[in-house]
Amino acid sequence: MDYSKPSIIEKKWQNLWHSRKLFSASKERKKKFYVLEMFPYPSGNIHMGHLRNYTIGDVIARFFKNNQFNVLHPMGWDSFGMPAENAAVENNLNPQVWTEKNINNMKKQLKSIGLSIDWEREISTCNDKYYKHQQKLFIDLYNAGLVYKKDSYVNWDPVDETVLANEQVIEGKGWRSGAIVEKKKLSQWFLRISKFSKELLNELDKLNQWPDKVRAMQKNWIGVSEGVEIIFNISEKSQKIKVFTTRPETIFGATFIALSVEHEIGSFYDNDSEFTKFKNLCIKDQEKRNSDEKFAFKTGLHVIHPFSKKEIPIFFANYVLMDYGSGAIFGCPAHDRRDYDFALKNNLNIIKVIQDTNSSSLPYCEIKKEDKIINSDFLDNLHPSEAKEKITEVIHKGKTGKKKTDYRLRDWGVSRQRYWGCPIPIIYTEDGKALPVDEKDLPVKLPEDIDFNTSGNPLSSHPTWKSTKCSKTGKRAIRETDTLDTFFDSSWYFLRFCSPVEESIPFKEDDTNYWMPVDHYIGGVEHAILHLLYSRFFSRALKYCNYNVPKEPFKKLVTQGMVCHETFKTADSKWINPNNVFSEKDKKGNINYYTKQNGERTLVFKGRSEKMSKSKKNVVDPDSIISNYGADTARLFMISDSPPERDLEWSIDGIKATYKFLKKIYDHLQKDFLFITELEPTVTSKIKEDETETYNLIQKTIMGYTDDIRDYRFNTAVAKLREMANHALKTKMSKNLSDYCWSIFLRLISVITPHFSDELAAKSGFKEVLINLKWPDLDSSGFDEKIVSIVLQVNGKKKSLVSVPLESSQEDILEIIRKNKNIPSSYYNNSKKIIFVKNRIINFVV
RNA sequence: GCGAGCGUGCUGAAAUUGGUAAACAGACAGGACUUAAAAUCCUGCGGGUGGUAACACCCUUGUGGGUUCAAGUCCCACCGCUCGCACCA
Repeated sequence: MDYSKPSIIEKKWQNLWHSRKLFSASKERKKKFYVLEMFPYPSGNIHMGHLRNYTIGDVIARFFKNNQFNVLHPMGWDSFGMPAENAAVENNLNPQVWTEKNINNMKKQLKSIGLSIDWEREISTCNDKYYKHQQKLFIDLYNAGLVYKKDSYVNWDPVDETVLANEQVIEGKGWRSGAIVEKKKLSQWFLRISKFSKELLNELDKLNQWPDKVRAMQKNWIGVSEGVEIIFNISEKSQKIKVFTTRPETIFGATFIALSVEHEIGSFYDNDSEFTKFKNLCIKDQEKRNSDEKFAFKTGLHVIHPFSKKEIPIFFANYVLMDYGSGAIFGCPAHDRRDYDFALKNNLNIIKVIQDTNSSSLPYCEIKKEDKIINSDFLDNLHPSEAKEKITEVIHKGKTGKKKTDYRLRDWGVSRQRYWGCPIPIIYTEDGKALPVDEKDLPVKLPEDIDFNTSGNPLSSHPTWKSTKCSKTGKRAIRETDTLDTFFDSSWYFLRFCSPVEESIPFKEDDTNYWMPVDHYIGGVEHAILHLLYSRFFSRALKYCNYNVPKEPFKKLVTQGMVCHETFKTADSKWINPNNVFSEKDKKGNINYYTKQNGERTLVFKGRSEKMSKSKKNVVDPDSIISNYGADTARLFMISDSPPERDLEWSIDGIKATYKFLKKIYDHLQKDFLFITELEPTVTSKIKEDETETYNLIQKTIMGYTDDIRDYRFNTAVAKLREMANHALKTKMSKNLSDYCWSIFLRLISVITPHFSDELAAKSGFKEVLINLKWPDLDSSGFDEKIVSIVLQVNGKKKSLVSVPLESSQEDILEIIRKNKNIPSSYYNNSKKIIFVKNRIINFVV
């Protein structure tokens, strides 16, 4: 069979691997290796991003398997979520049916890539065999005090009567109804992620195999600030106001107090229609967040400054957020941009307390070395940083406040008013008490007969599902109709893969002890915060509930870049599919692009390369590439063009060239070949002696390729392999050497092009599939007596190359140089100094 | 505004700890084969100067400085691009 229809060959091998269960994993004495790619949402079809993601993971999985690790490489489906429900509404399809159909199709597509996946461990989060355990975990978290219910503002669509996610609010309107979205206060379930803020932040340092970028993003997200909480007494009332600040040294510059409209002091104004109006205005304003305008509501109340003892006014202000600090600030307009704007607008006092040397204009928000505190009583003349220390101490001693560390990270709201999600296992008794569902009653299953034509959450509109009984009292009770955020589903799925069919418990300690943590985790950088932070939290939370799991679930993280493709637009800014664009050179040699519309030529313009997306009309379907060129071509191209973490530029020319490369080698090896699986030592020593150069090149390639693959430098790994292949194709070799060389080639490249390699290996006498073979041994003995060419420099500039035995000393090399008549003596005769680096350079400074 | 990253041929890119810049590819150009095209194979491919030539020499990693025998790599300043966060007190 020739290589014109690779997909036929590929199908054959996929079936064979599958029937021999080559990828099924079980606990063994061998060292384990758990490689995982982020599991997909079953949207219907895989896209290029998936292809790239899973190819990267598969290369690593196969590489470690060849290197004698016990590899776990599972796959599953993140199968709850909105698109299924939208499909239900739009096309009148049952979400379950829609999802299953998509899973079947995508599974078929994934199989056609030839991934080394243990499909016996497949899980799907919308399956009650999965979410039954998830409900148990929820209850564990609940009992441990890590779950609570509180009122919170959500995006509310008043027409559809449903909560919308932020991304479903387009220009302030509901994406489906077009109604203006309101902020509505709803009672919602929360996970106490903030309990772990400090740990989650500090232990980022331990994740030394994560990209710095992701760690930095998480650090910013958790957002620590060290400061002081100061207590102010209200003159007119008995209440106190707590204020958090990171700049306590500016306390003497405080000229007002600003509160969030949600602050408890607001309860004094519940019956004040002006205040209600103002509050709504602020909430609207915070929805949009597109202006810096400052609004004020004067309370008429005052606080007493703890040091100057002067009265300062209290305001409500739109720019103070309730969920950071204590929802109250002291305004220091001289040294804070926002307070300054607010003070100007409301004609408030501005007191400068930091003297900067350049006497620049206010607000002055920096801290420079030369700065001094002024107008601040006992802090005068101190440097701001000294003043900060002193005032913190004074506040602490005087009991007017305390040192405090605040985090930006907020608790995780997990309630969704949706049908297609995991039901929250809670019931409400008649007196309104929330109780967890009894474990023996799990799973709380979703009802199948559901009507999507009602407004609001279909689950709560269901006629009977809600009503249940309390298992303890037997009295009537109502089920929670909120379902869980799908990020909850993905926060522990990697644990379930360790015990995928276990019925009684979520996962077995034996299994997780052996397989966890995930050694390499591969996915898109878009999950840098949410999914990865939630998973890190979840592991800690489970540990807190006495599950024996590691705190950090992912040892090494690899974030792959996007798959990009060229884009074209017409003069009136319509996107045009690159497939429909033709190019032409004009007389000046410029390239013009045009497309054909209604038989007429229309000029189009090349834009920059962008992430493949339907809206930009630049997507390429992996299925068509695989069926035309083969999975191996697609895999090799995906791997070899750019390093994994960088964006990949899709190019059909690249695909064609990759296919050509494989075909060339396929045809070459087809002609005349008989491989040897293992070289006899006598044969090895003979080719080593007779054909040293090629033999050593092969060894060098094994070494370089192995290191490169291990470190995810796939592009340079492939370059090294191509160098060896090009050399082999144009060099006359003995039969033994040629067999050896190509057998090494096939085995090395098999992690990238497994079908191609197995096909050729089988044809030439390999008895075993390559995945079951040991990675090729390296014979570096030949490197020892090698001649190296070192660089001869004069004043650091390269002049020529000199061949010398490896490890030659400076004296030996000088001797060689002097004898060489092609090297002018002017290079070294007047040298003042010689810099010598063994095996690298010799540099004469003249 | 804060944080992070990046800038190398026409393009994707490569370059251990500072030590031969452009490996390996793509596009393009020329040639061979062919009636022709495709496929395949060969050659060239950062810029400049000198030479008929083989070749020699000089310049070149966003810009400008610096450290060093030696800088794509380290340091300082600037310009440009990308990403994340953002009224976070």
